Amino acid sequence: MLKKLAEEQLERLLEAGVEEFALQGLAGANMRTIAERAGVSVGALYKYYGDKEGFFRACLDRSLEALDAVLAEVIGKEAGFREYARRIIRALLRFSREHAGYVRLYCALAASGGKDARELAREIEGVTSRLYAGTIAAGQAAGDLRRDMDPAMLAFFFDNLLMMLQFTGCCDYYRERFRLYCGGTPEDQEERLERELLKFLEAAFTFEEAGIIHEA
Amino acid sequence: MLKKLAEEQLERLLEAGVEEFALQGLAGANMRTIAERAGVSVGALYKYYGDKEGFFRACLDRSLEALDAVLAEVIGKEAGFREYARRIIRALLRFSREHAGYVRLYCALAASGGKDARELAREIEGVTSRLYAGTIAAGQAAGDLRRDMDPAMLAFFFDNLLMMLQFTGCCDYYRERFRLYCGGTPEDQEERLERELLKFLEAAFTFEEAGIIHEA
DNA sequence: CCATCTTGTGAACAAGGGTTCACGTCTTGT
DNA sequence: ACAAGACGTGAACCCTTGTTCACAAGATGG
Repeated sequence: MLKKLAEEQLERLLEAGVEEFALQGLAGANMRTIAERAGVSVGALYKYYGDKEGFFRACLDRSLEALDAVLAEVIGKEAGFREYARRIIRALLRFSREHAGYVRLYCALAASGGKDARELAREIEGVTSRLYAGTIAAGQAAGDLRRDMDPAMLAFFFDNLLMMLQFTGCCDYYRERFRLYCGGTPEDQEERLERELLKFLEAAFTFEEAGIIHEA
Repeated sequence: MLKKLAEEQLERLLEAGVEEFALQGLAGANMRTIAERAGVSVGALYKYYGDKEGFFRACLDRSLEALDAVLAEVIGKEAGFREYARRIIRALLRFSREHAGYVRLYCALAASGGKDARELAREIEGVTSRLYAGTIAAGQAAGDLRRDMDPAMLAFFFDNLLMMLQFTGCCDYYRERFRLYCGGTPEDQEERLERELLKFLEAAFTFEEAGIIHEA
């Protein structure tokens, strides 16, 4: 059996694929380049994944698994909003550091149009949207969070900031943009970024017309 | 002179180019399709713009001009932060409505990597970053805005939310995402979106440890 | 150790698309 | 109205790239 050898080369194929698709897009990615970078022949690549589309799907699935794994370690544990937000921010920062290629792929896909993009949105955001909206609604009920805003909207803005946080860590455009606004690279400023984002979020979430509800 | 005829067809070329590049990316865009959609021969397209790269650059410049025009009508007029934010949000919502193709192109470019993306970031965000940071610092000095946060970071998060606002209006993935979080389309919910975002921003910007600074 | 089967290889094939250029058509100047 | 020039046209060229397949190399079973 050559399977033993192929096992780790399949890893490398997916890794190379994620990087290539993220950098060049689905149309721009080159199957020969991917195979070469993984040290595998194009023939083998096609044997395992059928065609470009199928291989792309495999790369995507791999990325989604990694994201799920990160989210899984955050959800479940009960905590106040502030602690909860801090955990998510930390987890996403780590994800950006360890799986930059996945985030770049995610960013590229979100930018592409068509029905595929919409389906992808349902697949990825469906989970988090319910998760966030539920947690926020609970926080409102408990009196930790402001009640004068729609929990759906709060969740939406929350995720907006988190998406941008991810892109900021991994994608060239967003990294340069961070440098323009704040100076330095996102890596070097990770602590500052986490601290200030938390302050920003706390204010946005606990403010109320009548006064501040400072959490327990 | 055929120039008279070509003049309005050049418009259509750029328009078609923006749409195609935004939808398919630089690599995926098809020059034949663009020419056809504009009712012009490929030959003419190449006569005017040299090659794909040059034509792409022209499409991009056209988009940037449109963005500058929108920003120009917002800056200059002095106003408190709340009024200022409202103006920008309104302007960007209108921009999204009228120039969806430009926003999609912008989104696609931001997702692409490499040196081009970094240069683009400096070109686009350089202006707004100074603009926002300056306005916010002034607001802090005047006592309208919280002083316990770095104005650069405040400006950064502000722009993060505005970028996402734009994408939400124009790009398939982000539109679907909005639907998941909030229900309905961004167009139908424009008022709600504007109102809630303003509330969110106001809280995030005017909160302070010691209490709320309610603007004059 | 040989026959057979499984799996990997990369040259070759075919389609797609960026780019060119010989030609036709329209404008201009006289 | 005609010659000269400018401009638009789109078929053809050629390179890139997704995909296949005849062959080679290694594994398996006896």
